Amino acid sequence: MAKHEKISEAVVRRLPIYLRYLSYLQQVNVTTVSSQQMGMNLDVNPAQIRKDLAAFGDFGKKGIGYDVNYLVENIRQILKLTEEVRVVLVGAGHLGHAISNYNAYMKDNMRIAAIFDSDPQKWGKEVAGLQIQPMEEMAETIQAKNIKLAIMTIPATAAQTVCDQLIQAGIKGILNFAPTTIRVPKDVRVHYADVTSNLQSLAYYLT
Amino acid sequence: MAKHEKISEAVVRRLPIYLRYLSYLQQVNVTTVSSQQMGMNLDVNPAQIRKDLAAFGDFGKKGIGYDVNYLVENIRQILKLTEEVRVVLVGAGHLGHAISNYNAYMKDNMRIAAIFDSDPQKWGKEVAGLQIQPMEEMAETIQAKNIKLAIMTIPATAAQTVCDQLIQAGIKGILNFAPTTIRVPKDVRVHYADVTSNLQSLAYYLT
DNA sequence: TAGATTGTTAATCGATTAACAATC
DNA sequence: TAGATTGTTAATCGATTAACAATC
Repeated sequence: MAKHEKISEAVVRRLPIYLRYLSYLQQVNVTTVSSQQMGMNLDVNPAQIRKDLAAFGDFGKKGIGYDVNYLVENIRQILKLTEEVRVVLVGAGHLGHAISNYNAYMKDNMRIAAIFDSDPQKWGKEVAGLQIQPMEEMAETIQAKNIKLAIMTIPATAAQTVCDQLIQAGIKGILNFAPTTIRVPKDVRVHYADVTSNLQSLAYYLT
Repeated sequence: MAKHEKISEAVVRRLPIYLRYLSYLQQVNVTTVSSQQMGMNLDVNPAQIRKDLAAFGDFGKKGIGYDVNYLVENIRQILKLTEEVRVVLVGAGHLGHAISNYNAYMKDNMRIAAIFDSDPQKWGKEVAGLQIQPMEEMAETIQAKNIKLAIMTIPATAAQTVCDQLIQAGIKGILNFAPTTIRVPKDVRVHYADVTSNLQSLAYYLT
């Protein structure tokens, strides 16, 4: 595969969407799909889909389309989901609980492998089969379990400090639900998932 | 204001980020800010910030910068947050609860004004001061309370049906947490907030 | 005045889409 | 073979950044 073009962030954001639809097709026993059919269902231009996929290899057959199983396998590989991806969650509040219990990740080879909170009252309590641990154990656990991804569901005031600790411990990607921008080194990626900002930009389009 | 250029989605996504930082500056009694200082703190190019803001009006003073209060007021207006924006939430599961209780919206003039769920067991139960209502009452409530925005925290299987009902009832913007693409008319906006897709695209960047 | 910073233009960069030869 | 659909090139479109005159 790998044609070593540079892959844009926009492409990487679409790959999971493709994967999701293709997994659905597997479930309903569809074995072949065209870029046109995918485009229709995902609201993406078919040429876009072909270009996105072609950047990683020649997965399709001219005149036929794409083999669903083969494509699923390849996108999984591209997204590094072929072996279990462990994720740490920081902040066992309402949102943290909700995300921990929503274990739809599992089927995609992602798993929350540790949960931390600063509140002593919560330590030892079980969430989704894991005991909430004190922040003090964070670095050690992350290194011991070789965790590279983190989800932060903590207040904005704590975000930068916690983020610094996570990076110190070896985290390379953060999904940040805290309503604040965080500064990170170039080799660490942050995706923002703040609900308020997301809603506010929706409000712009009203009337 | 309004120089009737077409405003890109990227700009609209940044406005809430600007607003958040400016609100923070208000809290710490900073009255003036430059595009450079904002850029440093938000990781956005200062020219970008100036261009974004200039699209809506001349908010700054050459040689001085931007008056924080004045800018907050104007961005609020641009984002239509000057009067209360009511939001409906569909799906009172873990995630729905978490989002309802996380009422940081309030200070930004947004408020969850009704909550619906299909499970009869949940009807009448209180969440964040609201009683969970049956889906059957959705259209009526949305129209009665003149609600234009919706948050969907429901399973993927129900997403398209619920989304159709919401649009039928007059909803114009949807924040969709369900892990599926939904089809909507051109005048309705959807923002996607699925945790799994977001995490999966992060995984791509590992090693 | 000198220094700072905006608003805006022009240059660059990147992403999307259309079109079509290649080929199953 | 005829029809369908890919992979890819070229054209278009849009977004970001640099640079600087205007001016506080």
